[in-house]
Amino acid sequence: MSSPRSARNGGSDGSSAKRTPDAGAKPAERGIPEATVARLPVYLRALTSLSERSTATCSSEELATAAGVNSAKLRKDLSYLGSYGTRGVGYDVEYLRYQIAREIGVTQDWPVVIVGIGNLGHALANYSGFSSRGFRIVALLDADPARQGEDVGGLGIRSFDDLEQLVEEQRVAIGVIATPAQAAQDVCDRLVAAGVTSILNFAPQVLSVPDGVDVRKVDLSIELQILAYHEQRKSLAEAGADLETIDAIEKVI
Amino acid sequence: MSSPRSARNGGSDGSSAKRTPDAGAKPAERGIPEATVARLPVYLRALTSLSERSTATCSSEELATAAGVNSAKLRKDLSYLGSYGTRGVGYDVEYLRYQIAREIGVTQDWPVVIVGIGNLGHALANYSGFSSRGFRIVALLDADPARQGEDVGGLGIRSFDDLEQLVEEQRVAIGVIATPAQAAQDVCDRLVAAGVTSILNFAPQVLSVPDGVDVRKVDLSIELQILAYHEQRKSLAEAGADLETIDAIEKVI
DNA sequence: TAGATTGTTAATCGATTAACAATC
DNA sequence: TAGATTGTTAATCGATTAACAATC
Repeated sequence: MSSPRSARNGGSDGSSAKRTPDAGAKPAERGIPEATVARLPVYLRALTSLSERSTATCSSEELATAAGVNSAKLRKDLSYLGSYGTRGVGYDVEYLRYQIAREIGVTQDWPVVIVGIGNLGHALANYSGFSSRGFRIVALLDADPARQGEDVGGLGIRSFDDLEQLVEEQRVAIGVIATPAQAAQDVCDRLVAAGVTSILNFAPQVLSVPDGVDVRKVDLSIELQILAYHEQRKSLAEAGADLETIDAIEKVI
Repeated sequence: MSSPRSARNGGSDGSSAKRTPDAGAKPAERGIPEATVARLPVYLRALTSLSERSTATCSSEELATAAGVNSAKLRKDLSYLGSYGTRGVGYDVEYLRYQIAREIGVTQDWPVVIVGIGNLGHALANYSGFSSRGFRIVALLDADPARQGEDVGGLGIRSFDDLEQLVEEQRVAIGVIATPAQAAQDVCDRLVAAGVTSILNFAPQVLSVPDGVDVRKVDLSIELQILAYHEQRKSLAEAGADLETIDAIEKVI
């Protein structure tokens, strides 16, 4: 019973990257920790930003600050990739940027389909950050015939029935679901059947997928609820109240 | 130097909820683990869904399946809130739903402002999931005068300069940033200065905030890059290749 | 009572962090 | 060489999980 949230996240590989003791500069490694994988794109963005400001070199401290983490964590993370820095000097921005991009897999271009072109789908289709970061939207699909044909960000909305052909012809591996919750599992099943093996899900719906398919979810109202939890704590604390007492009282009401 | 990603996430409270041994039914506790807090909204949604299907009672196994986690984790998570189940029977759906909603803080209504009404801001403003889950959008703000006055989902877009007055009058604690990256830190600073203490950031920009302010970020291209990393692994594995060899070769190129 | 299911324990696993030896 | 900074170690902390005693 693999967690539908992410088959691959759930069944983490383990094996904390034992480095071969001989390889002087670039030891091969397997299984970068999930927490590290999730931060690599943040480092990549920080390096791109440094690069745009024509910074040739940076220390782990500088890069860590730009990425919003502490430097120990940054160095530990980078150590899973190899030894790309120079002691006493720091990191070459361009070189490290390329190495991280290669490790993530965004030196190549990933074709992506977006399913469900409502308000959110429109926003996603118009998002410029895709193309600059290794992704290319190859199609916008919607089940509603009334929407089909409409042009969004230079692409025409097509029928969801074009999915299978598209996935095969364009070798699409990544699908984005921006449909209403009720439609999400069906769409997901079709995507998986067509050969898509990575799904980014914006629908407020738990998806179940077979092993080997990765799902990540982005859920607006969950994020807000997490903030609300902490916010509630803050208000209570600010009121100078004994949290445990208030909580105990509320529970009885 | 607190992590800008989330002051409160970063400096986790610790103290793993020691329960008072006497309290028979509803022991007070402090410091629900962050990982648990992040799952409570998922359980809440699953319970709402069960409730809508008129299910009166459910076991931890059923609820766990609906939420996409395993039942051991679910029971452990719920144990931080109290003892709301009945051994041999399961959980009362309505009762548990209320308890979780109360714990998260969404039995009250949280006023929210959205700043930056571009494509994404439009989508957020039209998102119906807010109101049904304890949040109420009280204002849409944009710095561009050309956008001001436009009606989006029943609310007029107002000037960003209205922020301070709004926050005070409506007691806004939560702000959503949907501006371009370059504007995000300035907007964030204004929000914080105005009194907002929780921020949901959609801009691809690391925000720095003072202690006591929570930031959560939603980053589309980061999510896609995480999927790409795993996808790359899958393609290589499918090719039947020795991953370590390929990686070693690529690194030399 | 017998069967079912919770709440809790304890073992394990993964992530974070500070400190520092290695080395430029 | 002296100063700076990386890459790694080891300790600590937090999260997950299976198993089972408690108890309905």
